[in-house]
Amino acid sequence: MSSANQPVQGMSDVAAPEVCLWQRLEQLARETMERYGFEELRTPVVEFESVFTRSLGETTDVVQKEMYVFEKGGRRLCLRPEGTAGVMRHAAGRGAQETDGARWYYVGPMFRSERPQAGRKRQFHQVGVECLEPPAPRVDAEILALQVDLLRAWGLGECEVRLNTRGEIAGHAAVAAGLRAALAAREAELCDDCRRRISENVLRVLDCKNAACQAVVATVPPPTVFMSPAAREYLAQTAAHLDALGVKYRIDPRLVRGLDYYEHTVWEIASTALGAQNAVAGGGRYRMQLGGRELVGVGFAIGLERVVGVLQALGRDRDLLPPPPPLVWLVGLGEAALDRNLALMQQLRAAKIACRMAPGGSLKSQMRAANKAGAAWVVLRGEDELTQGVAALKDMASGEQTTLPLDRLVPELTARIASR
RNA sequence: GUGGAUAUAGCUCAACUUGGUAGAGCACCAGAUUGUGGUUCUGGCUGUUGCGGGUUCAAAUCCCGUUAUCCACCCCA
Repeated sequence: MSSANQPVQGMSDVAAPEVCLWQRLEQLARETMERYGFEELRTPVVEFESVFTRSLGETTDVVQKEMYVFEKGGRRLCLRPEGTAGVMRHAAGRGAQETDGARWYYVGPMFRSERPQAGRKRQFHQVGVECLEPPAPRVDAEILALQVDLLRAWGLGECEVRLNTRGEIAGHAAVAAGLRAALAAREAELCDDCRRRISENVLRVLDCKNAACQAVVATVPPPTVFMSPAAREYLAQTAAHLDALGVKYRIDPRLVRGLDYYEHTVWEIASTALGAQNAVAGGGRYRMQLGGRELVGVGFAIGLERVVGVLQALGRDRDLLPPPPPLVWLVGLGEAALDRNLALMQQLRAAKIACRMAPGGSLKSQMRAANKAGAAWVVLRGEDELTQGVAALKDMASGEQTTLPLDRLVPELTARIASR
């Protein structure tokens, strides 16, 4: 357990059997998102720092203190802290006619240099989508419906969807000013953090966990009051579409999404099965300037570590694990048999049969290895079998053993695998 | 970035308070009459006590530093 053998802080290896769960989650996600007309887009993990500073906002925590930034060849580069900006950078580079109406999804690692904690890693993994269709409540509702659909496909159980609007980006300053004015008179009642937030990030006062702050917030007008009628109407229409689709949600005027590029519809999905970091997924509509283009879209991201955490907390992770493919174990007695088994394995594999063997050892130890690996059948050959051109085939579950000619082995195993 | 807790065999943990040869269960390995796994029985292996320093005749144990993990804050998926 020396530190040289450990991964970097906040980053971890994923080994079997948990990695099988990850594969299954990704497979279900791809199937679901492709059913909604999304195509995969793979963007680099490394981007120019400016891709994020200009879209997420210079003052956001993610940009200010959580990015892995480094310099290479005089360029300021970074590991991507989220998925949307890189996808938009791709879109900006391809021109409007080609990317308008695009539906992309991504799966991959993101990096934020935060203090690790339950449900939070420095390298974490997200699946997300971005939809560049013209803005409409119908689109936002469809995207949120997809996200809920996906969480259901994973068997996540009850999750709470909180929905809100941030209004148009052009109106953000007016909302902030309105809230500041409303909170100024009550500043003395707020916690230290919130007094700081009033000037730095007013919206964050709304979702402070401090009870005293919540008491103040309850008496302050909700942010929607300071938005345009059109913004309120957009939210109402989106909600109506969600009702029609049977998607359950709760409008929460205090819901805040931190990144600057959000406008109009925003939402967050939480599970009660988790600890403090209970947000499993989030999403929203956004607008950003990149590469001389203005990009408008709607998307979501889901934290895979947290999905795994919920499934484990609910004891549902095993339900998603596919049964392992049946394995054949070859046992050989003596050097000659072991050599011949090495060649036989390649014949089995050519017939799409999964197989392994031990490099040597006693019959007992080879059988033990077969059992430990969970082999369904053992193919055993010693000197007798080699001279007679046969092999012993043992069913590990029942213990039954038969001897058959070598050329019958592949058909017999194929038939047994098919009938499992 | 801030605060609290923790670090002992491959795994889960004991021994620490009150310094005196580091232990259990599981796992692993080998046997139980000739070439057969799982259950059982018998035997065996396993550690620079995270790392570095200090105090002491003597440190897993007390002190300092460091690294990592866990939990929470901040923030976010």
